[in-house]
Amino acid sequence: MPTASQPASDLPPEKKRREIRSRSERRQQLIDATIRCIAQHGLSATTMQLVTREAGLSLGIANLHFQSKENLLTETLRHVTREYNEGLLGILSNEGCPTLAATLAQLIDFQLSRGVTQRQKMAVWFAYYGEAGARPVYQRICSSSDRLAEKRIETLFADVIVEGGYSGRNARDLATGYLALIDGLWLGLLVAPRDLNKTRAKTVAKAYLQQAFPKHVT
Amino acid sequence: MPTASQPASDLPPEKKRREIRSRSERRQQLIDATIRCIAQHGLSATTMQLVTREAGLSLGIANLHFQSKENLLTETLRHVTREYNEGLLGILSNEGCPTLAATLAQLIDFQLSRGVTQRQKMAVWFAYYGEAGARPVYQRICSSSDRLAEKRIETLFADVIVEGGYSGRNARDLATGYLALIDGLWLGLLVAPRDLNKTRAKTVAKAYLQQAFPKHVT
DNA sequence: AGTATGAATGAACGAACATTCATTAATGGA
DNA sequence: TCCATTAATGAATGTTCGTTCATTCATACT
Repeated sequence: MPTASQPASDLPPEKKRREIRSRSERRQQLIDATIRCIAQHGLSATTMQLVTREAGLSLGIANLHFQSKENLLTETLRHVTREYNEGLLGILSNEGCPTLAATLAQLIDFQLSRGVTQRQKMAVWFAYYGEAGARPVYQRICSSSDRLAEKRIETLFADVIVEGGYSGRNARDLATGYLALIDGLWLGLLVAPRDLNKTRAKTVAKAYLQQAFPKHVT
Repeated sequence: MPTASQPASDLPPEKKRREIRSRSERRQQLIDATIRCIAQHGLSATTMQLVTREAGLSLGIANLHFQSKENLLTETLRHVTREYNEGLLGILSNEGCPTLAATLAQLIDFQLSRGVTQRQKMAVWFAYYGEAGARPVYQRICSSSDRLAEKRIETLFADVIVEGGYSGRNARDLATGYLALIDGLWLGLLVAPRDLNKTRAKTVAKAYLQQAFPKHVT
């Protein structure tokens, strides 16, 4: 399949038609292209040339809307992080979820189901995590919203513990463990897709919650 | 502590004394420097200049011993991977471990205890994981030894299940979950060291094993 | 229709990069 | 002691990158 930007014919330079769009539209377009580039080529091979070509735009446009590459990268991470966390918090605010058990099921489903899109997002996450040790900016973007999600899940687990009358369980440790487990499973899906697929990852995650809350997970 | 390569005084060019070492010695020296650079500056900011300066050597030496930067990077990943897996397999071969319970305890200790050194290694792991989606070479280096370790842990868990007479447990899923949990905890230690320290990580990991094998973990 | 506005373009630029290789000097054998 | 060998050096090279900005042109307003 040829790349969209490559003209099928060869010789004619074929002047590109210039299209004018709003600022927010272009920003989104560039962020989406950045995500695809990082997923496909890795963070270190993601150049402005590659991103703008992927977006079907010219080289200068990224600096017009994002000032610098650094800024485009942080905004991309911010976007992916926000999108994920909004989805997560949507579930954890348990509207439309009659029971705690249903919320738990939805949680796993959300974190381990979505299709190809989510795989691209995973690649982005870990690309930035890899640099996070050296770049405090990336740490801050991730950890601020992560902390909120962890608190919410801790609250959910605490509710489940009360409802189920489970003893000897620590909601905070279980929440930390659950989120670490999900991160680890994502990593497995990304690095060793041959050994771990989404179905099995879901089974493993379910087993964790079932050990912790046997009455709430089937 | 000043870097070895930085002369304390300023003006005199101070010709560097040339020291000749064996090939393996130089290779190790360069790999160690690469690890420190990746941990401190990230993979994308790790240049040959930086690595060779960190090693206290000249610019050309890396290409003499590793042919290319690419090769130095893969050899570095291979080294870290091998070192970790040898330590892990040493424990899993359960020599000097009288009981299965003791082996489990040693396992957690090994994976979550070591000091600063291990933190540098963690940074290296995740730096490469971040690029693994785009670089099959990295995937292969990691996953081949990972698979072996997972098999061994599965066997250990199976033994524990038999010994404890635990029912309704799947050794394979528990092994996958345990390793994912450890990966996730490492990620947490790296990205959010404020929220997660080694002591708590160990508590969380222990809680996982305790849920699974209550008689074997205290 | 004519004009003003600023979004979009891409050639050009300098900085930074990996890699090369002529040169230097340490080592071990004659 | 002298020489052959080869590890080590670092200035030089060619390439690639992010960024700039003069120019072009789609759009909205008069």
